[in-house]
Amino acid sequence: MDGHKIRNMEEFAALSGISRPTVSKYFNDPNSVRPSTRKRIETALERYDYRPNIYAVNQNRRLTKNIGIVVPYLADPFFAEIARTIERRCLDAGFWPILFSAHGDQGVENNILDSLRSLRPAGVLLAPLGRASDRKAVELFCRDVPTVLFDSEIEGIGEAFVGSDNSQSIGMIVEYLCRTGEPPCFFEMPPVNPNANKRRRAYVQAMERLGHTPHVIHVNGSGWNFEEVGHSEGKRVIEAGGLPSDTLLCSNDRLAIGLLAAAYEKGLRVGHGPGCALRIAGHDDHPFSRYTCPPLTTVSQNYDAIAGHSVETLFRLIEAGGKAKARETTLFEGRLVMRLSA
Amino acid sequence: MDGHKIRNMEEFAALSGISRPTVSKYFNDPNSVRPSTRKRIETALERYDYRPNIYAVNQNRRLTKNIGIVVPYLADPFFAEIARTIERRCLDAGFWPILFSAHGDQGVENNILDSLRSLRPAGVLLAPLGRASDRKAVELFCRDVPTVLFDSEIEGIGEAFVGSDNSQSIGMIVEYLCRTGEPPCFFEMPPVNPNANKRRRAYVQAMERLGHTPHVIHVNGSGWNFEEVGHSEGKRVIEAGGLPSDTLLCSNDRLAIGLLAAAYEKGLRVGHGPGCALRIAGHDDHPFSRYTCPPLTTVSQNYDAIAGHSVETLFRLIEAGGKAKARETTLFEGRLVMRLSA
DNA sequence: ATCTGAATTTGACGCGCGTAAATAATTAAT
DNA sequence: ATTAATTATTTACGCGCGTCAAATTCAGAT
Repeated sequence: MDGHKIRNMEEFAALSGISRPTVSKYFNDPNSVRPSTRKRIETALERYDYRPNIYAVNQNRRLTKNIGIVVPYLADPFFAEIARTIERRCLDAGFWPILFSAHGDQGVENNILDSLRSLRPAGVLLAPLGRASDRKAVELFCRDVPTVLFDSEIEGIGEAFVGSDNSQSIGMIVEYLCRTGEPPCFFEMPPVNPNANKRRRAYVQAMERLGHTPHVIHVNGSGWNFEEVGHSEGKRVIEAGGLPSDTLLCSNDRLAIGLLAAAYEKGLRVGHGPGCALRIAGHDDHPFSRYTCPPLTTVSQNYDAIAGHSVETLFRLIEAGGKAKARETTLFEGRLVMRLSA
Repeated sequence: MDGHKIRNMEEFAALSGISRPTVSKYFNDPNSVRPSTRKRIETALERYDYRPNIYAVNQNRRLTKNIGIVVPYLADPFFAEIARTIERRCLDAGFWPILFSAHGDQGVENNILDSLRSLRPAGVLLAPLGRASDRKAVELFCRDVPTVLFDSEIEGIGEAFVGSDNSQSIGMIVEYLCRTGEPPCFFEMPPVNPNANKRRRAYVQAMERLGHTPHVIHVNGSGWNFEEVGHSEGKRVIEAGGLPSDTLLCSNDRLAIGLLAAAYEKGLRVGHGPGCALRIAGHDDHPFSRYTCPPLTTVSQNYDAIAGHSVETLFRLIEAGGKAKARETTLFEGRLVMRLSA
């Protein structure tokens, strides 16, 4: 590394003995220049430590190398995990991932879309808030920017959707619970997104298929504080007495975590062993659910597959010019994770 | 909103009947133009929906309005929470927060610093990895970019540090534990950052001050999977038998969560009531620790204060031109959160 | 040595905006 | 109405790079 800083590409090109347009071409695609000149540029690169000015680059490129990642709630480790995986893959493919969280708020989500628009990203991976989303705003956004939706579906919006097969996963755990004890009742999550309703319906269908009467416990409470909802509503339900079943299937793990706390507080022993008053199961295989007491029986979502397939779909979309021939929906199956809670 | 899109500031200025330089001035500071012209611009803004091209703006400004936020591990809800608070405050102050997570990896952290450098941010709020940080790289970075460190201290680096007063908080909970039962032994976290060592030392000092013999339980394991470390090491320690005390103070809540799982698995009842074999306490007041079974007694870090003061310090720093007269360190006290686990 | 297609160089223009200096218009106070 | 101070406009240049057309050089094969 030499002493003085390089100011611009002009200067770097001069120092490496190559013309600026060729250097520019190199940075757009190192393979587009002759191997010998590529070597010379890379040698100079080591000595002078130069990087093109991103702002100038992005101003002049029709499309940037940015990829927007939008999640509804980053304080949920599920989204933190999935965002991490997506980031990694974008970087590996030579893109610049930019992460946003709507923090459960429609206004914030809309602002993010606005910001994103002016960033002119090559594409966007969007896990929308769901019910709280401004459908019109999201739709307009998707018209301008190549977007793949994931986790939470909004019918007809975006070029593709990647998520998990709630019908399969809920069906599977319902069947498991029925085989191993009392048929479960369903502890619903606040209907923040379509997954809430899909899971409820999947539960009802599975129960009816198996010849049992479904019981859905509706919860009061909204927003993304699922643990709190699970806890307060769990206490309410337990205190009220008369649960239709000793087995509770929760719409997601965070709800189950809150419910476990409520059961503990009420002195109800949870588990599938003898002496247990309650079985509790969740959905998602949240990063912390293996450390609950007792560890949570749940269905794991295929994080890697969802993240990976979302990204690949977006890359294909970008290469195809931003418009897909048809909107494709991909659902990944869940995997039963048997632990001690049910 | 009129039909056709505005291409640039020139066009927008023409349509609103104002000269471009004045419009430019407006966007830099709406109050820097006469109220009457401001009105005219804002009226036009409603009709035409124009936004300056960020890339062009950032290329020409000496300093951008970007603020980098770097955390070591975003899948930890503690950092997700604090990042959220910081983001909000930056936006309110008219800045563009850009969030990065090092995902516990030195290479990633270094790449982030590199990217950040070329983003020419007005300032950076950095919670470094700690021990895993490339000290030299961070130091060089801080020389070029106004940076406030938070959460994890690196002596002498950055223009300021904001964190929690481990000595106070650990001292307080040690004293509480001693007053209410057996003096605790200390379940150490993997020494990923200085907080690990500071907390251990604070524990030892507090115990000696109170006339007790400190016992530190060293853990094997590294990285940021604290729950896993707490769980596996907890099982190991319990199986080995001969714990020096029935009270365990964990270096942080995530470790305690893992330890709670281990105790549960081993059939040890945790809590401060009768019939309990173990008391477990944590540190941080992790968002989930009120939902553990039993709920975790811990020390809450003052998230808001740490986030708020970090941001304010950075803003002052930016206004002062990026260099502080002296490096100031601010530590916030923790608050004892008594729950059922100890 | 000659040819050919590909790679490179040269020169020039454009992107959208910040900013500075000089000039003109507006405001407020005398 | 006159003056001084503030605010706008005009004009012009610069930022760092993408990209295009034309001219040139290159590598490899004949």
